Amino acid sequence: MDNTLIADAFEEMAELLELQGENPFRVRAYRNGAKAIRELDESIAEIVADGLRDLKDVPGIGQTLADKAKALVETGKLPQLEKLRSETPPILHRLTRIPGMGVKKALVLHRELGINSLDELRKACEEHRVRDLKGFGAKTEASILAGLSIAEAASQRLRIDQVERLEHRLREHLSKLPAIKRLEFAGSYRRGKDTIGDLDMLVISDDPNSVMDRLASFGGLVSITARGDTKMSIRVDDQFQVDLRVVPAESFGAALQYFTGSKEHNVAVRSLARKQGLTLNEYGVAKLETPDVYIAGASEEDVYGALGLNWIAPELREGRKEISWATQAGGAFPQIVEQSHITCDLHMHTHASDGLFSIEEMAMAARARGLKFIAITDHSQRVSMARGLNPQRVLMQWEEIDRINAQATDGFRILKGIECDILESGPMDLPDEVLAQADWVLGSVHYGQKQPREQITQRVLGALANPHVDAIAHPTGRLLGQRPPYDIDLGAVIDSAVQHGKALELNANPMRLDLSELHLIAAAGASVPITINTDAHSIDGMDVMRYGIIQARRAGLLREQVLNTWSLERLLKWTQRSP
DNA sequence: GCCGTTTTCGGCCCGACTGTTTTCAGTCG
Repeated sequence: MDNTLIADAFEEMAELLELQGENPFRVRAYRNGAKAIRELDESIAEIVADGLRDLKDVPGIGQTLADKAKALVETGKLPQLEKLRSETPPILHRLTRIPGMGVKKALVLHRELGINSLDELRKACEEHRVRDLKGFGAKTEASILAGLSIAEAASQRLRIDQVERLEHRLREHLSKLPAIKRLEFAGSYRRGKDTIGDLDMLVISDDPNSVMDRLASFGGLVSITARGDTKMSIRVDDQFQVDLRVVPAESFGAALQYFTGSKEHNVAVRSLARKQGLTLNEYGVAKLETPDVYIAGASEEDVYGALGLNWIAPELREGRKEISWATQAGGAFPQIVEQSHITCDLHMHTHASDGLFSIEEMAMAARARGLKFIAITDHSQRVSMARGLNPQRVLMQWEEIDRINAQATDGFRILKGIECDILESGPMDLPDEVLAQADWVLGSVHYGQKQPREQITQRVLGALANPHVDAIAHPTGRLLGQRPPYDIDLGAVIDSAVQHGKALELNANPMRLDLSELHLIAAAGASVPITINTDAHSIDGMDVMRYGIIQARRAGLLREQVLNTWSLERLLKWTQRSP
């Protein structure tokens, strides 16, 4: 039983308890426990098996959760969870997904009107049976009807690159209003999540009304769902929600901190404030005895500083280890990887396979982006649709690379690479004697993605055991919003990468961003080097590196752990794998 | 349900907005 399964069970307990209207703090305890276990870098099963260790030593796990985790490890079952499942009508969860509908209202609808499906709810609204319930009214009834349509039309979360385009449109529209002194985007978008549920905007202005009027005239606006003195919510194309908050300059840092989140980070920061006799809200930091007198708030640095913390990069604000990192005396914050550390891009295609440009054109583009070296990694022959290279063509390409390198006068180096398929039956798509001549070999699964877990895992383990393979590209194959990851045992892949001294890729393409953040945490915890690559098929394709960096930062990857920050000499030495 | 450099009991982050209410509950972030 791995940690994920235990965490999932606790998460579901939290969800079901919440739907039963349980004490919110009890719900949160299960949620915190789930998060603690999901992000723990050692195995719960091993701690249970070790007679000298105690699960209660894991922060967030007390006696009850320790017992339940132990039961899960030893029996694979959690009777309380099964009981809760049987007691909780599935409709409650669906009802709470309607905007404006929480657990309390959902429970009333189910208990008083016997609502068991969204169709029944629509009918009840249309027959005006909802407005007579206590706490409901005609407006609530109408907003539920509207919410039902939104829930049906709402697209799922947007990818970070899609939200980036929306940001640019909003910026363009709002920047024309002089009353706006400053505009920042916050929320999970600023934290750099791979997908985003809604977009938060923060504005400094003395004239909130004119800002809201301006937003109301945004071309992509579909509806205004709320508008108060300082806050406004709209929906844009595909019912995606955008929230606006207008604040005075002296509160901007506190508001930005608050609206950047995450919720877990904010809870942790505010708890810390309480322990120091302080209180923090979106207007600033104040002493508990004089809550109206703010001692910090204009900048995020001031806010964190008032609590004795270093400023924390938004990508790290997930309620993991960032608070303890920021508490370290003397500013000993670990050096998280950043774009300026990147020396190379080790996954890209040319027009020899399915890319659009030549080797030289890709190399020039990489130079222009400040890189010191790249690897050309076209597809191997199995990927016939992309005109994958057979042994003869790949050897010719490598001769060409040798010629280009020989002519280079600026020290820029092109590595002879290949994105070699791991065939459905297991072996690599090119013979060992060919792979042996490469500087850099990526192993990739493109076919047989629906194979059972055991089979697909064994294919990748086989590739990692091949002495010529250096890294596994996009190790789970997911395409965000389009294709789920293959069913692969990433834990086994990570163990094998450790055993054979191999790397795993974080593919920077915003469609992929694979490894996921939690997989990255697990891999880095096991000391597997991560290689962040663009998988560029064109010159513009190289610009996606930043998404990969953001995701790596979210996982707290240090400069050292990212192979693309290394020098050419160090990388080549590493690929030799000599002791 | 968790947790303790005030506490082993009684807290647990905090505020805006809406709608249904005449002072507040529910929802959201």
